[in-house]
Amino acid sequence: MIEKYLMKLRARDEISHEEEQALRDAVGEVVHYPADHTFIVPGQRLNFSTLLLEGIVARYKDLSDGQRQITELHVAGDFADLHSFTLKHLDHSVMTLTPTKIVQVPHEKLKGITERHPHLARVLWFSTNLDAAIHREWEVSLGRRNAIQRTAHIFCELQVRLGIVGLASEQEYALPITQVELAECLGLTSVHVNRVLKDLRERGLVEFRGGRVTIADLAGLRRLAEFDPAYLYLDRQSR
Amino acid sequence: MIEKYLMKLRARDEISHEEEQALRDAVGEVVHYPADHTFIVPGQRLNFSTLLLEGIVARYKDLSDGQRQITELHVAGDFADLHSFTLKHLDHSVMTLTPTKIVQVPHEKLKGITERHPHLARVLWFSTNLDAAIHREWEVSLGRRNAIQRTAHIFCELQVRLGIVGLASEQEYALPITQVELAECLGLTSVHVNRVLKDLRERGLVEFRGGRVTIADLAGLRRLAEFDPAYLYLDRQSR
DNA sequence: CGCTGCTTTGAAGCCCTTCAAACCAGGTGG
DNA sequence: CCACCTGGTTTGAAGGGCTTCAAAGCAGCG
Repeated sequence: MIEKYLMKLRARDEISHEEEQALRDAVGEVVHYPADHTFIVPGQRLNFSTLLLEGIVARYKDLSDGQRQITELHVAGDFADLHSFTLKHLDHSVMTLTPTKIVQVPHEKLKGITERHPHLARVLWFSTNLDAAIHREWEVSLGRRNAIQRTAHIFCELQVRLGIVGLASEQEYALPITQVELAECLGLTSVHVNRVLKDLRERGLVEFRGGRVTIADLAGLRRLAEFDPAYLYLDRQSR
Repeated sequence: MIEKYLMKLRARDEISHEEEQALRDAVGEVVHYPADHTFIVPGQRLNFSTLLLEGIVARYKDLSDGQRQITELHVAGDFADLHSFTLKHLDHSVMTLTPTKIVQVPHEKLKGITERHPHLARVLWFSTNLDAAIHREWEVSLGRRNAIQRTAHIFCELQVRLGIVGLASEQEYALPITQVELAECLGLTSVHVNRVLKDLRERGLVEFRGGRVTIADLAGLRRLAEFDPAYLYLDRQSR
């Protein structure tokens, strides 16, 4: 059930059988959410965190004029809101972009892990710091990269992140979100994203169509985006 | 010595005397850095974290064409790189913007805290999650706010953050950084930042001059920026 | 007193937005 | 079975916010 999460952790550190068992003991039962379902709103008191088994989830913030910024995308094997364990309530919303399968992990259980499994606690801490690293890279994209680089960059990031959990090859992966949602990640209008996608397609780099990303030239795409996966911390370390 | 850090923590949770002592035991001796000094570069193996006692520090990423994006500013009482404890090396650089006084906290000591002081460990974990919340708010600024709102927003944020450690009033605070550095935070050119600052001054909201921020109309500034300090998690909670 | 780093201002141009409308595929109901 | 609706995609035209390029102004300092 939490296999993908373990894949993700084990790409970065060694997880003992005892720790694995502690994690398995921590998860509740499987819950299904439909697409376009906001399941966490800002300020809501939270006493569990949400581990994604299947589907795509977005963290986002709304502005008063109806604009929206997605601050991170989550895929299978990610905690969508592990940070709520220490924050207690969130400063942003969390919604599904596709039909989604999750398990809830009570904060009581996480607290127990911090008391009895300090190494595992550090690994969980690490995974929230990894989210922050992704935030930083998105800040760079939003602040300094132009539209086409920004778009290329997110396709590169998701190729790696989905690859870790076996959901992407070097040629393609499923990304069943709309151009509007992509625009909300990229700080662009959906109109412009549409034009950029056309450009990327005509350059023979990548195609985004029918909820799939088809990569014609991964090296070229990475070169255009100046993509360096270092911020995803794929090196195995003892945390 | 670590008074400002304790102020910051105690604005968010209760810290026992024993925990305070554990923190005091963890810090090394005081080190002084000059301004414009990069003291952490990406990939560098780190075995201590840096707690800021005085000065302004920036986390930033460089792009190949010489552009730079600052992803977060740090002030007295902040850890500039507590996340390096679990990450082991960083995906970004860290530099001083002003002359700076710091103490180093060995990761060995932090590890001991995770083993012997689980609550304090959760508080430290919280403070890295707070950094991530700041990253998210900057993503919103960079992605969706226009130049004047973005600029107003950062002035509001720093007023609150410096206020927590007693370094800002509602009317003013020291911010001895250049317009170029401000532009690197805001994802703008320094030329445009200069024009925006003029606009803010002429609107009677805020003045940035000689390394000081003078706030003429805090309410108006916050209204313009649509500033909501919820993302700074100033509510006291048991973590 | 001239250098240096930073700020300020002007003019021109471009990247992306805004506004508007057409297109297209899939699902529903008459 | 087709007409209709709906959500999403695509394209065009015009405009604006910010950048780029260039140069002058200004304060602090050796």
